[in-house]
Parts: sequence; C-alpha cells; structure tokens
Amino acid sequence: MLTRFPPEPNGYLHIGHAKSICLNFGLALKYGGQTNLRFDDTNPTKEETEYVDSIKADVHWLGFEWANELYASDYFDIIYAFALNLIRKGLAYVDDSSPEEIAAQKGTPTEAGVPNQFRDRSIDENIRLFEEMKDGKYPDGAKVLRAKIDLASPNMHLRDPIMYRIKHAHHHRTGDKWCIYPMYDFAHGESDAIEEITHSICTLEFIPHRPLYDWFIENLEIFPSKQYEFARLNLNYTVMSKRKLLQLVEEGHVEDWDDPRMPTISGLRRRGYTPASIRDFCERIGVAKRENMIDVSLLEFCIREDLNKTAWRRMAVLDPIKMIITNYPEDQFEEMYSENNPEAEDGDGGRNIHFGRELWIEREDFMEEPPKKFFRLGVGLMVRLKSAYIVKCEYFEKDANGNVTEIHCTYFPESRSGNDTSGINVKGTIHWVSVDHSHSAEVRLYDRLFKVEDPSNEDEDFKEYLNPDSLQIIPKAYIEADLANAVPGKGYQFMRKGYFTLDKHSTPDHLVFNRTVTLKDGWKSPPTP
RNA sequence: UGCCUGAUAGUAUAAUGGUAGUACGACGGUUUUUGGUACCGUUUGUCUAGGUUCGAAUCCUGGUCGGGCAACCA
Repeated sequence: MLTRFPPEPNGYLHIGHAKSICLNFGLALKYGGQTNLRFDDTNPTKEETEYVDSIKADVHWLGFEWANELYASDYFDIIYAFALNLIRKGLAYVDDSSPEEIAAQKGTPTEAGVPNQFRDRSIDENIRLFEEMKDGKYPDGAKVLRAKIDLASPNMHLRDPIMYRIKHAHHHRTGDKWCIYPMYDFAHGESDAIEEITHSICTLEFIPHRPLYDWFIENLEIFPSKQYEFARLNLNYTVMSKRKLLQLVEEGHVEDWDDPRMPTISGLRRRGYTPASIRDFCERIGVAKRENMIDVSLLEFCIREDLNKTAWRRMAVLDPIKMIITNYPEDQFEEMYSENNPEAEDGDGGRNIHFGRELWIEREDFMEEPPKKFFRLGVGLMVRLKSAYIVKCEYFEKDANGNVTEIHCTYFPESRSGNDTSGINVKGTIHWVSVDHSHSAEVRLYDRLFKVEDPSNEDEDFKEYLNPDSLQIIPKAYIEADLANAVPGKGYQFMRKGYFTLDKHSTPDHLVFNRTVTLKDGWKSPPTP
C-alpha cells in the first residue's frame, strides 16, 4: 500500500487536514505501507514556498514521516508527454474559445453541450498548436488543451474537461520554465500513477471527478491508482475553509494564522494542543462518507486526557483578592512541598512553595452570602489551602464601591499538609500564592471564535457571528515562583483553572500564558430561590 | 427538476442477512488535599412505506430529507 498526502501549498494546514494526514499515514502504517508528501503545485499564481515550509513543519510536528517529499511540478515534463500521447490518440484537442464560450458550449446539467469547430482539428494541427502553447506563442487565455470525451455526458466533468491552460506566471519551483500548467484533473491522478499510489484518498466533493480520474488513467495506460473518498471534518463554532480563515487573518479578526483561536495546526499548537491529542481526536471521530459536524467538546476531551497525565500542577491566581492570616506571624515564611502530578506514581517529583501571612486567592473562592454546598470561603467557613493549612474565614473588608478587598482568616497550625493532627475535615481545597513570593504574568483566556455552531451556514456573512469575547486578556495574574522556569511547548495545569502553556511572545521579563482549555467543571451554583 | 452521493441515540462511529455495540455529551453516585482525575450506574437510536426471508440497520422497489456537480481553482 502506498498513500499520499497532497496539499496545495496555498495556505496553512488546519485540523481538517490533520484528519486527512492521520488517515493517509495511519492507513499505511497499519498495513505496512508508506506515504508520500506531495505538493499539488499546479497553480503558480496561488502557491508559495512559505506555505510549503509550514506544511512540512506541521506534518512533522504531528508525528509523521513521509517516504518521499514530492511535487506535482516535478512531473511537468512527464505530464506534458502524457498530453501529447492523448493528442496522438485523437483524445485531446486545442480549443481557441474564451472561458465564456466554453462554459456556454458545455450546456447545463439538464441540457447537453454542443461541440465547436476546434473539436475537429487534425492530430497534427493539435500537436503543433500545443507545442506552440508550450513555447509561449500565445497569451494567457488564448487557448486551452481539452480532453475529447463526451459533451452530452450527464457528468459535467466529462464534457471535454480542460487539461492545460496558459499562464505566464512564475512558479515557486520551476521558475519560468513553463507557461502552460496542467489542471488538477490532469495532474492529480497522473501524479498518483507516476508514484504508483495504490489508494488515492480525497474528500467527497471529488466523487464526480472519479470517472475522469479513471478515464485518463485508462487511456494513458498508466498505473491504475484508485480514488477513494471520505467526508471532510466539520467542527462546530469555527470555520474550516482556507478562504474564510484567510479572511479572518487579512481583516485582522485574529492575530495571524497561528492565533490560538484558529483551527489551524499552528494555532492549536500555540494554544497548547499536543500532537498526541490531535492524533487521538482524529482516531475518535472516525472516517465515513456521511456529512458530519463534530462537537469541539470531543477535541477538548482529547487534550484534557493527554495533559491530565503529563502536565505539572502549579498554582496561579487569575483574579486575585488578598487573604490575611491574622494569627500567622508577620515575618514568618514556610516552604510547602507539593507534588508535580498526582496522576504519576511518584508524583513526578515536586517543588516547594512559599507560604506566609499574606496570600492571593481567587476572588470567586469567597462569597459574602455563600449558598448551600458552597465548599469555599465565606464568613465562618473553612477550607484547606492546597498543600498548606486549613483556614477559617473570620471577616472581610469592602471598599466604598462595595467590592471585597481583603479576607481575614485564622489558620490551624496543627493542620499542616501531610502532618495534619487537627482532626478537622473540610470539603473544599483552594489554590493560593504568597503575596511576597509570587510572580506576575499575563494570561490569555480563549473562548470559541464564533457564537453559532455553523457560521458558514447562517444567513448573514459568517463574520457577523464572531464571538466578541473570544479573547480575554488578564494583564496581571499571580503565579507561583516556580512557573518562572516554565518551558515553551510544555503544558501546565493551573490547579482548578485549566491547562496553560507559554505563548510565543512570552519573555522572561514578561511571561505570557495561553489557556489551552479549562478543566471540566462539575460545579453548578444552586438555583437561587 | 439531469447526474452523483449519503441517512444508526444530542454528536460521531461499529455491527459474514442472526442479541443494535462503543466513544464523547448529559444525568446520578462512590473516592478525592484540584467541584479535576479515577471508578460505578442511568439515559436516548436503525429516515419512511412496501417487498424478499425462518430472520433485514444490512438485500430489492417507491418516497422523504441532507450534501455535491456546469472555475482556464484544488
């Protein structure tokens, strides 16, 4: 078995491409075959080396090794010879008609097309004209080479499809060598055959092309590659077409192709998704011919499952409020040990965290009038400070606007974590950092890019449905000191807040974290009576 | 109103013509120094009408609904 992943280098890869990559490489891996990476670069006006490089990087990052790095443009000489071959068989002709004339002569799905006078040109004349096309004797659009098949076919793709068009354009690989370029239909299957691809896997919209794919292969008498189709991936609350993604970038709705809200591979990477999580996702969604709409919650499940096993736990307070432990000595500090990951056998090591009289805690972990089953703080309530002591809230202070500014607690010295003789049982455990030892960092929280499940399928322009709150920047969050050693590309769990990773713009002086995904949140505040 | 294609729980995806299963979600419970994790349980499905058959999600016929096809794009 030999498969191929055949992107056109005209944009960045997205999660839908990941499905195709996992399918093509996965199938070959499963059945002891190989996979080629082939760039479908037959349209020089849209393609760039920048895209080639990013595509290679993304496929590699996903964890796949291609057998050969190939380009459709490598085959231009062979494909040209194929065309001559068909002309000699009387199966192709040069047509001087304009695009509009060709379209008109093609008819409609319910009416047959009509032949024009060029269809009967002699083989010799066709050869001469085609060579002249190649030699640059004609301007763009003056002539095309067409396959002579059946203008009355119920399949529009068989009504004498265009094989070659004239484009005096610079190609990112072949330079100015060519001024005629084969169309997709006369390049893709031919490239497959040249490489002896056994399974040419593509998406559903190419089903009507398959008879043409087969027709060229049969009449050229070349390796019989076979085309198979599957339904492309659709994810809700986002868009997946290159055109729309490009628009989001160009109109500044997102920062760039790798904006963490984008469904691109580079965006997911910057957001903190791992290759394993994306491969797992592609495995779970399955492959079929049915049109589908996958729920993003499945993608989120996959990254949580991966990161839960690998991410080190750290404490960070995103919306801080000060807690003062009134019975803790002012100049005293302690180091509290906390394991890196409770999922690992040995905790995967650990680190010490400074504890003192003044701490930052999460504003939402305190309520003036806590409802029943609120296992956090309120006057008279007790919680465990993770890896430290149990504290009891005594009172709180408010400013003139009614905002809570400080929470005063007392702690139980005999309740120290790992050495608790207090006999006190509390329901809640909250995270915290020391006011005197924590660092600050910018934290970026992301939400779905669109407000509706299927923005492309709504009445208005898809951009009308952008979620205005898809990015929330917290300029100053407090993080435990050890997070200053955070490594790019590694995921961290900010306890109770989600998984985070360093952003590419982060510097030692100005740390920036992206939230990959929240933790699953089972807490539902009880209905207010 | 031409041709092609598809239809199984909320979303996906399985089932030589032989017990409709799995995952995610939702809901409930146990454990828990993360309202996380883990574990246990509950919930909901073969588009429709006929036919073949001892037996149909599967085969046949009609219908309904969805998607695609008439770029010198891929």
